[in-house]
Amino acid sequence: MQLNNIYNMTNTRHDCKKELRGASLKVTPARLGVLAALEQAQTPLDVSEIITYLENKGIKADKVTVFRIINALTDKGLTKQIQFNEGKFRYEHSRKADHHHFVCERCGKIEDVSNCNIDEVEKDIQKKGLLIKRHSLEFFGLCKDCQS
Amino acid sequence: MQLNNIYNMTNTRHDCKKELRGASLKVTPARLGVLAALEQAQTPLDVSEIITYLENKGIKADKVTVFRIINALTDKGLTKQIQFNEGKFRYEHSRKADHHHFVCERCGKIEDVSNCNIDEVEKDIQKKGLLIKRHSLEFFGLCKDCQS
DNA sequence: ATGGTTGCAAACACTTTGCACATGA
DNA sequence: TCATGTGCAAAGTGTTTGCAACCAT
Repeated sequence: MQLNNIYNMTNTRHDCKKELRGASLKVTPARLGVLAALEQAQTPLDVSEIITYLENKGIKADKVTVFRIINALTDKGLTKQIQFNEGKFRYEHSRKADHHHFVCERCGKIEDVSNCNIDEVEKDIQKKGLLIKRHSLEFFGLCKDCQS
Repeated sequence: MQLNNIYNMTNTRHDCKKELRGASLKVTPARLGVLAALEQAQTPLDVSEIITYLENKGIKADKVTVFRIINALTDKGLTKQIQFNEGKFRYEHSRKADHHHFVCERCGKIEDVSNCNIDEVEKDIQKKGLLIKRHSLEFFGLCKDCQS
């Protein structure tokens, strides 16, 4: 398992480098770290969470730098910016963005929700002449632990 | 038509008063104005837009006051707070909240989208033990005018 | 070598808080 | 009258910008 872990890490770092180069962004420790953070996260991260991740990995990066990095990544389409009515942005890797989220209104926990089928709805809307490029769908309520 | 308009306005003011009293909130010009703004708006409004509406109606209200008012209204369930990835909140009257929105990524125009059917999806999710109280669904893309 | 990247300070936008004064019931 | 609502100033978040120093290619 140890070996397996190391292998995965290496793989991830390699992929991240490829992703950055593909977007004509220079490869830097901070960028690799941000990309890895979003790659490994179970839920969308906000900037503070990304910075915490970087710190734990021994990567020092200013908050401003992280903002600039995620903006660049989002511009290039590598990551996606989303909001859960918290008054701040969260980010997730585009490769993970084909699902939706459930947000617990009490504890703030975020859970993934499997891909849903709103293609028909989209088709209906497109008839009005609107060109839909993406949608965001989030559910709010109480998670298992917070219902008691 | 003129008469009809006046009649509607009066009606609206009357309804707003009832709504406020029902929520045990005192009736004040600013509160009536905010409620009327959201009542008559075609799309969800942000705080600046609400203030502009109030100014046009001759109602003077500080930005802070408007924030406090919409927070009170939202706490009481009279209004709903939503976000379109703009980095700020928008608000709409709860009575109008049974639909979704299309946001043009180029000109920012917001259009209503008729009620969609995601009840099945919700049922599916509830099976996991999550209690869904509400959801938010927004579509992003290019409106008719911005596709050229 | 050099253009893209970063850190730091400062600015900005949106939202909240504290407190004295004003107002609705 | 008296709890509640409001205005103003100030502070709190989250995010962006300017500029000099730094570093990846």
